[in-house]
Amino acid sequence: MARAATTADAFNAVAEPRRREILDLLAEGELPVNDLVTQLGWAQPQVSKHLRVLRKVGLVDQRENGRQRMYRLNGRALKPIHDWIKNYERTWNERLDALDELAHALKTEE
Amino acid sequence: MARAATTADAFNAVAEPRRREILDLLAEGELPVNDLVTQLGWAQPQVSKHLRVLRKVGLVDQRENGRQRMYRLNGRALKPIHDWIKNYERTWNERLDALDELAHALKTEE
DNA sequence: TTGACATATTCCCATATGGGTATATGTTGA
DNA sequence: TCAACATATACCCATATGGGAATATGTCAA
Repeated sequence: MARAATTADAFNAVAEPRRREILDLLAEGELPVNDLVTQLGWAQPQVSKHLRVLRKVGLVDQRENGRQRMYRLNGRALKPIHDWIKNYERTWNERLDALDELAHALKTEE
Repeated sequence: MARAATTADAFNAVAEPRRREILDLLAEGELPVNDLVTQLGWAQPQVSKHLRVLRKVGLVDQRENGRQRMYRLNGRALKPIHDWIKNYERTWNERLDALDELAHALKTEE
């Protein structure tokens, strides 16, 4: 087996920095592909391809508007990532780190 | 160019579900490789290889203990992910969603 | 010193990636 | 109907993946 598909889930889709850039732009509002192309300064096919991945994992929604395709962020698809990482928040909180270490010390003492 | 290396950053390292499993186990405390192998039920080389990736992006720290290598979580390396995703929290918060839509409606009205 | 133990590394392979470039599809206005 | 426009898809390629299996490296205990 090879690496999981980028379209496997939000985790994989978002691992690509360029796709995060797209999401960051869309976070400010709906945009047609061409605006993304302009603002990002990439080749149009690249943008379309990344959008396709984002679409497949439900991170963006598409709406037709004449010859334009309007893309909109669907941040809800990011929730699984947030939910997972939330449990680690305390890890980089120095105060709680100290507590953890104390707990660890007490635990290994027995 | 191909896909970014899994060792490129925490985003890529954590995109692999199995590596998240490892981190979840280590979140409860330091463990030697063999305990991970047992608890996960995978082949030992696979565990070692995933640990190597996690080490390279700084998600785990290693300590030698006789013939054992003790692995410990370094959650701080997850902070960049948390920081990025935090800005999207409001997206799945229904109440704020409504506010966003209102703002959007007002904006497009002009 | 030797053998068992703990872990890491190497090799092989099928697979999908993301960029580049060219082209297809679909839409609009004249 | 046709040309310009907006977007998507197809093709080619170098690359690294993750699993499986075999093996190397390092450490301890007798």
